[in-house]
Amino acid sequence: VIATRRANRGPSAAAHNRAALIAAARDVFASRGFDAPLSLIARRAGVGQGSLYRHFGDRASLVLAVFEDNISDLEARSAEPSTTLDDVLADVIDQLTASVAFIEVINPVLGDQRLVAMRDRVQNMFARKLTHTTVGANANPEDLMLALSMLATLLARIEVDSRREVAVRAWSLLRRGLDL
Amino acid sequence: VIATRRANRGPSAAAHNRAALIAAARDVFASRGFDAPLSLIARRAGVGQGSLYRHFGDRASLVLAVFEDNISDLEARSAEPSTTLDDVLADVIDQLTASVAFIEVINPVLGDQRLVAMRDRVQNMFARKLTHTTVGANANPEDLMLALSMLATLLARIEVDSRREVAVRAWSLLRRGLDL
Amino acid sequence: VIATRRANRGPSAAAHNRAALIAAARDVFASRGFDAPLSLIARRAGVGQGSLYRHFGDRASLVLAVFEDNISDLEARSAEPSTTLDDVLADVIDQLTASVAFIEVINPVLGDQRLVAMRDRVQNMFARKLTHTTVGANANPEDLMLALSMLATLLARIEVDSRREVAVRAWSLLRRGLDL
Amino acid sequence: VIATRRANRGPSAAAHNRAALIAAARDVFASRGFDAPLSLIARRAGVGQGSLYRHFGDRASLVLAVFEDNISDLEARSAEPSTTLDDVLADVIDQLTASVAFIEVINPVLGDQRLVAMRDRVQNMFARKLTHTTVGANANPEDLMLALSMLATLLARIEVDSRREVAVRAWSLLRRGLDL
DNA sequence: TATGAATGAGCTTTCATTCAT
DNA sequence: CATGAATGAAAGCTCATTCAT
Repeated sequence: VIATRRANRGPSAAAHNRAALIAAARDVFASRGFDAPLSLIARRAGVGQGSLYRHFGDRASLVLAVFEDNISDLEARSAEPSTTLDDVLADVIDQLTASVAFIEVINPVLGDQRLVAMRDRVQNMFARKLTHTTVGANANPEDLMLALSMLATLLARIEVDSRREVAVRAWSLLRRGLDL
Repeated sequence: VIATRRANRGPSAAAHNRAALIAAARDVFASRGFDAPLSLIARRAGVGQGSLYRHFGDRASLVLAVFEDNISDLEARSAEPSTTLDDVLADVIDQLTASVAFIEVINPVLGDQRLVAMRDRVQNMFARKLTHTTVGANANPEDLMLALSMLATLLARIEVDSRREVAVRAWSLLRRGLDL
Repeated sequence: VIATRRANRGPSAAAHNRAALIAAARDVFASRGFDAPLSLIARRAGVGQGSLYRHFGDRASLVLAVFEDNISDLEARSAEPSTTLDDVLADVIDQLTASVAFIEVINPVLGDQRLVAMRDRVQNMFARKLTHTTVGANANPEDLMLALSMLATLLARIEVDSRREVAVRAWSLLRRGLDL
Repeated sequence: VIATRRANRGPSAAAHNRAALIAAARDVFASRGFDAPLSLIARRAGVGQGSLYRHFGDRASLVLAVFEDNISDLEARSAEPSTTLDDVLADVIDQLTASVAFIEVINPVLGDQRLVAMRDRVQNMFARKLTHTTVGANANPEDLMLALSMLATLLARIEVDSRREVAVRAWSLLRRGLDL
């Protein structure tokens, strides 16, 4: 059995590899969830196992890299006065629907501090928006995150194809409960 | 040195083994979740791995057997006129809190038809109860199951110790959303 | 690539496998030392990786199994009145020369309590023998074990072929130092 | 986002890099032992892996470079008439205690000829000193090296914290055996 | 029919060594 | 010449599933 060894494309491949890893991770996390095998991600990215570990020392680093941009975009959009709370929620729910691993950002289960920090960014974003919005007396950012956690864990359980539809139905229920 | 092998107690042991497996599975699913190793269940039951497979060809059959009794009890209690919808819900939520594997009954993800049928029994139970209860206009059994699914998936994600507390908080939110 | 899967020889192979694993471990530990890859031992024994782990849950269990008989023999022989301290020492040095992993028994570095207990058996064996032997004032079991540790670690470092010769030379030096 | 790559400082950096590698190797060998990852040494030195390989084609070359200075110092001090054999021994034992990798000099196990040559320098140093010292009839440089080898291998096996203490105890035993 | 051992695939992680730039 | 990323071969460990007895 002669397996042709992949050519060492040299350091210039670094940026490309990193991007490929993030792209692959995005796909794999989206479809298979946060616990997907890292080896699959490396394989999909067409990159050696070792390179994955070089770029991302652990699973959390990879999730972080995958979602960092999304979170920043979210914050930027949320900061604009014309953006309503509902707009922001819609964005977050889009994320949840697109990638079930996003749950790890909403409700981190690993102890990782960076993920917790990211979660806090999201919660704070909601907190700020809530102060500028007329909502029911019960509305608060903690319950909002709780509701999103439930939505996320549910979506993670079901087929990709039905996620959007279920998300709409579930969110309308949660929305009512949140007193928004 | 050869460890003495447990005696083959023959066919007469079948019923006993089956019961032991169910009991063990109940424990193991409760503590280690639905994905617990089957080998652990067999070991806990004091039964060979092969016997587990003979009695329960797959994981779903085991879940089914584990919860069959619980569902029957639930139905019986729900059928009594003195039992309110809230009583039934409290029972179900207790199940969810006690064993996160119960999610497979509320929201089956394995393709297994028997689990789907069981899910339908639960939903029908709620449907019957709802017709005899004064609730908001939006209340319906489908959303009720959806809400319980979300609660269940959330509970499955968190530490055992905090489940009860989170269940209370989350259910109060969901309840409001359900228009009960 | 079609790798013929090894036939499942069934439970009757258990005793044989266990013996094969111990034999393989004895060889591999002897030549490559205590840190030898367990996968190599499984391969040499012609046994699946999982079987190795079933029989011996960790490295220490394997070492223990490998040396248990040797230690018992040692003790038995030492208990006979006609056996001199020098006889016992010669036996132990033979072990050290034959298998460099024996160091883990003389001077356990893993925390494993069973190995520590085995070490104690050896030391006690020497302690008993020393009380019945006329030796110099400085002779004591602790230093004896220390000396054997040094001998063992040295032997572990050198080629198999020269072990016997070096053992003789080193022991004569240590012997003088021990005041025997 | 591309991490800025350290500038290639060109050939003029060669000497500096070499020195940094030796210093790093000294530290790393001392703390993590002779088998420490080379990548760690390069990182500590702030130097590329490739440069490490350019300067030191293999592990032996690195050990050689690390201890070259120490050996020279040792020889110089030993050559002074006022230095006793015990002084030299104390120096060597200090080395062994400080860096367990020094064993590769006392008792080279890699085939490397340069290490063997270095070993011979140490042995010759002792030989010369022995001729000017009044010692027991059995004292000879070969056994001296053997004793030091044993001490070194033992120290390499134990916790850093207990090395000094064990070294004292073991050396007193060996010293007696050496007839010094 | 029960038993429990056997099997190996699959995942994680670490490092020595190579090589494009 | 330096750089540091790329590569994949180990090695450890776990479990679902099969199968001889």
